[in-house]
Amino acid sequence: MTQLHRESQPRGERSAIEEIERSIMQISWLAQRQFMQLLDEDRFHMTLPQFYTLLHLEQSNEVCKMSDLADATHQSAASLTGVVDRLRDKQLLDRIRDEKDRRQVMVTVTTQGRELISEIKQARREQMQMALAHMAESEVEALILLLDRMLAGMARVLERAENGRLA
Amino acid sequence: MTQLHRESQPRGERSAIEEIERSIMQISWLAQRQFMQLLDEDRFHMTLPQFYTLLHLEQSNEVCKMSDLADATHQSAASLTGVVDRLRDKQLLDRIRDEKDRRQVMVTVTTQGRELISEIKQARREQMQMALAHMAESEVEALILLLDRMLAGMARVLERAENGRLA
DNA sequence: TGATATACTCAAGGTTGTAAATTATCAGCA
DNA sequence: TGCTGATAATTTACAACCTTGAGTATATCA
Repeated sequence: MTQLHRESQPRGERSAIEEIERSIMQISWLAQRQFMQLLDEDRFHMTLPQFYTLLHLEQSNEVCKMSDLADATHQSAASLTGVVDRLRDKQLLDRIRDEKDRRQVMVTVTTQGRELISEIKQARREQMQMALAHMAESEVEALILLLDRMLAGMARVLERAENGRLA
Repeated sequence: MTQLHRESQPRGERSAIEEIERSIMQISWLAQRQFMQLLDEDRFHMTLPQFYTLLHLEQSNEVCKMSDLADATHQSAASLTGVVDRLRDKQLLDRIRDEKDRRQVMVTVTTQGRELISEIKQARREQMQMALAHMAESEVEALILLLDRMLAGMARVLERAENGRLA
């Protein structure tokens, strides 16, 4: 899957985009597979959507509406219901119906959930350290900044697509 | 081969590894969601595993054994059989039984498949261009190099994990 | 009060994932 | 030749997830 054939032409904007495109495709696929392997271990036994859902809850540090959680994790409300069900079965989060507006269901991470997230992050960090072990510290610093810049753009594209779909 | 010092970092509370970890997590998730949306459009109607499987075939430019294809795309042989079935139903690839070793099934992409991959790549490029539109060319150049460096490390981690599993 | 909108849940269908069992083929050897 | 074990691909069984569309409960507005 790692077949690079670079164009011999001087790199203009277009082929730079192509390089990024290729890198992102491979990174997404590899990162996903790598992380799935980790989450699938007996000590965690989670799926990707379950993890990202719980992660957002843990980061938001407060209770969270189902609809907000669906927006934040880019899942449909119907999908999220199933994900939350399974997380609740494992006692990693709690459902609370809002007393003011009883249509809404608030979700909050349990202590158990926080601990699991913390363990997974630690394991993930070790995996990442292995992947970055051959890079200089300055390179890693630069990478962080550039990734953040790219992330901002990607988030915009995604939002635009989802808003467009509703129109 | 600089070992990253987890303890002595001057960037607030977080270490460099933690920042990378957070960025990669978000990028993986966003990129995956973004790409899924694209592939799900009526004109493509593909899934992620289907795309990456077809992409590898198109890049390898030759016929490919099922087992090699499974290795390259990090899918199990059982999963791959189903994926290839669906791609064949759409006439994007062909199955050919090898005459020398009749146990083996060779897979090859059709002209139709090549055309679809090309269209998807074009659409993807447009998405990526929007995501990177706000970055300077020099930033994009730097990002390419650093992503490649990281990819190399990630591929190693993944291989090690999969080999370890077989042992 | 009744109409409409919002938020969530449920059910069905499709894809992917794993593990274990099966089929077909090959290769070595007496 | 016939036996045996290894290999390649598939099949089967089952679970998880996502999506769509329908349905339910609640809130808001006329």
